Amino acid sequence: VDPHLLRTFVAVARHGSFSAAARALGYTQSAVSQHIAALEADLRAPLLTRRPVAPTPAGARLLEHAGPLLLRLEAARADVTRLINAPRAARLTVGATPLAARSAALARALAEVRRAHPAARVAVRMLPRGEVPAGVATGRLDAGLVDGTVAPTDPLPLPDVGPVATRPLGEQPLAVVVPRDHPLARRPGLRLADLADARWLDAPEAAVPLGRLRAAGGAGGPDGFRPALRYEGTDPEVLLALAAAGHGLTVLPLPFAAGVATPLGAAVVPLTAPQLVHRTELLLPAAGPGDETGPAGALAAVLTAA
Amino acid sequence: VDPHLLRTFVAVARHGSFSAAARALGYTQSAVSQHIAALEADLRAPLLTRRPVAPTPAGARLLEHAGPLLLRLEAARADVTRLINAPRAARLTVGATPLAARSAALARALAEVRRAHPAARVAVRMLPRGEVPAGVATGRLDAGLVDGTVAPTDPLPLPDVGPVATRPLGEQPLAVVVPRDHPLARRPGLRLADLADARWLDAPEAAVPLGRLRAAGGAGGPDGFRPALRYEGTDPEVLLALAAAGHGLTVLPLPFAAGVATPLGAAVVPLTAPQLVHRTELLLPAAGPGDETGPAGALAAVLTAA
DNA sequence: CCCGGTTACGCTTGTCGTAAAGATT
DNA sequence: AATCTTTACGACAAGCGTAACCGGG
Repeated sequence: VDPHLLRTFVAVARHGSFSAAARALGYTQSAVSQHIAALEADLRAPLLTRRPVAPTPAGARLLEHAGPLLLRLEAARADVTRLINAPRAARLTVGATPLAARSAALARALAEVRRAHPAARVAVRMLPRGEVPAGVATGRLDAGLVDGTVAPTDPLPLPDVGPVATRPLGEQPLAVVVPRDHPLARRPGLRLADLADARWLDAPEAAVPLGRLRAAGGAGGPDGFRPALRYEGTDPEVLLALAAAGHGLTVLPLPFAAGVATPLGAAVVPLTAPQLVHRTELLLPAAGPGDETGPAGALAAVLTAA
Repeated sequence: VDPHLLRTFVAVARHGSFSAAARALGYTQSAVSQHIAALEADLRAPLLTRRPVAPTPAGARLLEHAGPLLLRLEAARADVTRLINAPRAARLTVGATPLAARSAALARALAEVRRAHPAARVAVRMLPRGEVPAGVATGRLDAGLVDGTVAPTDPLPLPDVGPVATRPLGEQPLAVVVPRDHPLARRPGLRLADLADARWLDAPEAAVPLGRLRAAGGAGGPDGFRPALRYEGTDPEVLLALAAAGHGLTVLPLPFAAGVATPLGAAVVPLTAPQLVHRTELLLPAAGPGDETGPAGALAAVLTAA
């Protein structure tokens, strides 16, 4: 399982074609063909069907491994390189998940950084949850903000792409968003277990994923929290509008939901049990001790102080 | 960052010698030297000091990446191979952490498996927590039992070494173990926040790690839950004896602690807040759907039914 | 017959082992 | 001086590209 072969394998699978992958990688079709043949010989199994080019079951399984594997490889390389050329250019790129990017702390911290480092090129990049840790580990981001729903005592479950430092930035209570005229809208609070039979908005990128609710909801078993409509976007306001229109329930951080719910015709009911919080965490490349210099260090210092 | 080079790099770092690593890997010293030189040229940084042979800071950082990286590689290989040669030999090797191995469910399930598959070689291997997921992913284990302390709603945080399936097996309340004559021994229950200033047993392999308590304890900040004595073993009974002798407090699953505390002179006080549970989970290689055949499938079926 | 993947073959490059040289205690 | 790492060099294999060869629409 030579990483080079793996790289061309994923390229072929992505492009659905040997020749396209070859172009993308700067190889000849022949080389790509040889790579795939070598992989298949190594694992003693066909990984792709030709004509049309598509992964076999074994190939699909290998693909699941390939992504994280290549990511970790890149992260290792980037991490050591970063340790060597310690003082980097005066630029700061921060990645953030949609909800985390709305954090007031981030805006304040960025202002502080720009004041302290006027020459620094500061950029904020909005990314899906999975890509923020990857970006920080591979050095494409200097820092990341991720949010997630967990019990108050537990750390955010992040895909481990290598040694990264995390610092909690803040926790917010959660709320269920329902249409204004919904029978539950007037309740003072709701328990997740009572909502297992409702129809939900499935929005893994914009809100708390249904699987998470199912795991936390207790009652309802594996059949609870059925999705009614799937929203694949990342904008929580769109999601809230969908909830207001009656397409299903959703769970969002209470302060955010309360801020925009009323004009959209939605009601916001605090989630009282089980006790879950929406936490935002700062992700930094795990640097040596005392590496609090430059824009990234300043950002960390400001955010942590808040 | 060729995995082969990485492999010899970790071997050299482990053995503290080029020649010893060469012997262990079946290479000549010369080849090992060339490997290290190639790695250092690739990353443009010295990774090892020679004479004595020890990792430089950059090398140490690379070592942190190397282990998980090589593990994932092996896991990918093993996982695809397992998918190819689906029906494996009639043997079942189960790995378990010390506390999980004591689970009555495991003993019962093993009895069931041995009845249903009398010819199968069944083995149980006690392993430190970190090695069970690795063993399952790399195919050295057919199944694993891990335990950990989390909030009731959250999954166990496991190092992700690839796609593995987890199933919760059972949850137990936690208890603080104190000497019988300790002032807290007569309390009906204890809150973690009240215990931040006490002295604790630091036993990451045998009990709930102190870092976990610190994160969950809220009060006390980063200075709470100071370790008084470190126990690096894995036997929870030894730990309980240490707690009884007044070397420090510790947190263990209540049913286990209650079972052995009294004869050892310890008192067991339920932990009432924050709400944490000790959960045991079954780990299985993420197989295709309907792969419930053979001893491993039987074990999973029995354990899950319980 | 055309498009796309495979196979054959030669060349370059990389990798390992042997052996001599260099460095450090 | 002894031990351990590095360097030099030759043999061999691996990897890529060119080009010829299939196999399906």
